[in-house]
Amino acid sequence: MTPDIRVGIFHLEYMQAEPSVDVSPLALSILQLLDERPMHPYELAATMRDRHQDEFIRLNFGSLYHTVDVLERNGWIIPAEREKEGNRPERTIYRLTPTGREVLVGVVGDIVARPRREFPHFAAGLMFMHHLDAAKAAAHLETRAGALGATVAKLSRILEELQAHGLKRLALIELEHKIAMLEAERQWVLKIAREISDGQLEWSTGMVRDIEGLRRRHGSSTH
Amino acid sequence: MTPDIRVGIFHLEYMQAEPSVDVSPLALSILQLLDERPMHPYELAATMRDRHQDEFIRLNFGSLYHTVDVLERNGWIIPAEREKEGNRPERTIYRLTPTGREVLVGVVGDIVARPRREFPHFAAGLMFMHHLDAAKAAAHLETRAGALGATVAKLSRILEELQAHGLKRLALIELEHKIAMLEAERQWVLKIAREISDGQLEWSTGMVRDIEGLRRRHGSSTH
DNA sequence: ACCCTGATATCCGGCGTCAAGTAACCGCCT
DNA sequence: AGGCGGTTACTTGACGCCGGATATCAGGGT
Repeated sequence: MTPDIRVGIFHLEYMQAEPSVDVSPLALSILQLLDERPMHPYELAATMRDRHQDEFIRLNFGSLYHTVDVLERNGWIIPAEREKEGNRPERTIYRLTPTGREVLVGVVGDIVARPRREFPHFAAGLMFMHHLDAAKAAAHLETRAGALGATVAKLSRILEELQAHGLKRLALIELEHKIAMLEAERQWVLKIAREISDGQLEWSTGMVRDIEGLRRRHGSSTH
Repeated sequence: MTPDIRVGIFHLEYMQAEPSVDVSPLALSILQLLDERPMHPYELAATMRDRHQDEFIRLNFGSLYHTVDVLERNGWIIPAEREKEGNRPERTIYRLTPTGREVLVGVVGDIVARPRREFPHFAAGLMFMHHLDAAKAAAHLETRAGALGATVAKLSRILEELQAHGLKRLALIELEHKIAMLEAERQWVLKIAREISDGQLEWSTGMVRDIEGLRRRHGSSTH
């Protein structure tokens, strides 16, 4: 639908009416860091860790180096320098290209603006919760609520600490978000646990599904 | 840490103090369906679609067949029958083994009880939001809130409809959950958008980060 | 002299995604 | 009745990404 041109390995987005982003968070982070200053991959990883970014972005060396490659192939970044220190492996320092910078901003906007379909494990778990008996289910939910609570507490502590260190709210917004979402889930879980315990949520192990009145595919891909 | 035994390709969990689940939602769903009755892979897929499970579980044929293979290798399921109809490809009907059933229940419990680390794209987006200017950011957030609202509306309609069809709450709990989470995010996004618009969330494009007072690795893997 | 940790990169196997490929079936048109 | 276009049944294969493990060297500590 969106017209785009392929020039060799380059894949230029042209007239991006639909940004059609398919840039992984990791890639985004790389772009972002290289926008600050040129670095070599290992340094990227180290920096991400220092800034706690790996709390929100899946990071490991395998995919890091791979992603860097891909970004280079796309022309978003280019090797600026290769240096060798002692007998260590030679390292390549990359820097952002102008195109890369555009992509960065575009992608950020897009990710923020449009929700994408995610598939959290918990949803799947819920879907099959009726395989447990009511008591167990309630207990498990309470366990979860506890874990959630612990994480919330911990992240809140970190948040305060960082604020005390002078970090601006804008720099910590993703932490705020995570805390809020975790807390929301916790509330919900707790509510359901209660409803199970006091019998308000009617339980029936086994086949609860199948009333064949569910037509399929009303067209649009939800969210 | 958890002692477990490997017998050939089998990997038995032994004294599962730490269930250490690594069963994908898709696998779970397969187990679940085969617990109802034996089926062949394509039928599994069809059933999942009929029940709207693919709204919560990533489903495509490639991984379906692969996952079935793996489950068979693990001994959770076994081929019960192979049949050929006309000139169609021969199909293999699988059924659940007793071990498989145990795994199913165990895994469900585990998934429900312990939160796992997820990496939603949006968090990453937020982390780099300062690359946008304030007005754009606010606008994008409002767009997102709109989309979220639409999805919530749509899912709510579906929920009511299914309830009207006589489905029990327990059978629809994952829908309830999704709606609640979406709504929570929507609220949060809206709040932040407002705070940006009225200047309450102080904006400063570019380097907001780096106060080198963030120590690394306090040990435990958060959530 | 030894060991542990950090720096730096690569490799390999598994899992997921996409899309192709073949057959049967259904309906309609003529 | 014949034929042909579309949808459904059913599986396989190629390929790319991801994550974990591993190799190598440097340097500091005991």
